[in-house]
Amino acid sequence: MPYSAKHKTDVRRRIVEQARILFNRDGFAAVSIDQLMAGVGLTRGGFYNHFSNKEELYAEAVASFLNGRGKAWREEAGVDVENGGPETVRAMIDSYLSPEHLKDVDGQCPLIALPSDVARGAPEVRAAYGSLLQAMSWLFENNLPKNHLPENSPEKRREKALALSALCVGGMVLSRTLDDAVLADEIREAARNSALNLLGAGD
Amino acid sequence: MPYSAKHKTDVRRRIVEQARILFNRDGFAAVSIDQLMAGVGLTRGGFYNHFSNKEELYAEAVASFLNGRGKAWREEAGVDVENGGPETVRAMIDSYLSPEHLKDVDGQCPLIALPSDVARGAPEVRAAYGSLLQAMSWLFENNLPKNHLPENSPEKRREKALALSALCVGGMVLSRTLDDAVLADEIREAARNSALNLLGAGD
DNA sequence: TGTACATCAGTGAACGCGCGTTCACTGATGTAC
DNA sequence: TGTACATCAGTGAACGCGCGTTCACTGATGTAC
Repeated sequence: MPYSAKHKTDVRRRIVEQARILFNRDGFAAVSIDQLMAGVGLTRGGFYNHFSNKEELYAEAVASFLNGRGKAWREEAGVDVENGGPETVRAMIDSYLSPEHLKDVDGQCPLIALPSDVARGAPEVRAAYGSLLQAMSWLFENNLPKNHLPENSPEKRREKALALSALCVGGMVLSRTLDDAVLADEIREAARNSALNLLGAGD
Repeated sequence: MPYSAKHKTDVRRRIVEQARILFNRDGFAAVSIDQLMAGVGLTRGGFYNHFSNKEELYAEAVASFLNGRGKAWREEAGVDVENGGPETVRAMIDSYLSPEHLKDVDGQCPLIALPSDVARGAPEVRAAYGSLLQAMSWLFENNLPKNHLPENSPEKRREKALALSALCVGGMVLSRTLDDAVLADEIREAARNSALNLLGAGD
């Protein structure tokens, strides 16, 4: 068998990685197969040895964030996914709504870069986007303070987790879209402070 | 002078109106000049009697929301823009994060429908998007409770106004992108409750 | 009131372009002997 | 160890398509007389 199985897997992974970066930067439609494959050091025709069409890659690129770039990013930020408690949530918010994340266009969370793109995409991409959001929300929900105060009931924790997700993504989406860098940073910071306050409210 | 000045103004307005609807529905790139002009009852070539290119229309369509569809919508919702006080903010949040707004794809606020589209658009569109956001945030800021409690200082009011904007837009953006209608509605409702709580916190 | 005219909004064929995808071909690689 | 071979990842020209934009033309309309 020519070319090891590993070779094919590796190339496929590099295509997905490059796609995640380019889609984050320019959106799905604006990235051409030519440009994508050139970024991997290959030519256009080879793409179809790995994917049956561009939409299939889109779903995979979005899904790849959680255990790829996103994982590395959580580790840097000291976000302990399992059983971390409120400090984990705090670290997550702090780092998601950080100036560094705002600057990192290529490496950012796809929830921020692609919502309107995805909303009009194929069901597969939408499913991938949904899974990413659920993972984020689950991380919040599972690590919020658990005690017998009424504001920490399971229902309230879930509501808080979803609101925190909306605040994290919404703050970054608006911040990214604005031309005015000062206002952009003000929004990011306001969202961060409010999210941290909301988190602290149930201690 | 053939055709009254009013005729031209009217046609232009109809194009902008149709564009706002179609961009909300399908995004900027996916709407063709053909489709747009057909929606107004005209043919493609005529477009360039009114606009010099498609990007110019984009900026105008986004900007048109504030005093067009958005104004009608604020009036229905009982949002008094000037000097309304906290009740105005409450009405705004309640209506922005309502199931009706979520269902109204065509008439929705462009801040929700187009963030990733706009972020990669021409400076003119980005400026229009920024103005819309500033108008929203200003409405919040100007009508939040004013008293001498430290949590109602001008700085805190501004921060709260920006966070409320992020929560409103973020909640709707995520809700719109999700396939799972139950989860979508849960997020919308969580964002609404949290925004209303945040508003009430300084009474 | 009626008519000739000038204007310019609207028409639709045509152009150029870039894209996603296909396909016949090439050549690098692992295997069999 | 060396060599012939089979496989299939990679190549790049070509295709078909839809788009934004242009442009020579048409015809509806307000005005001048």
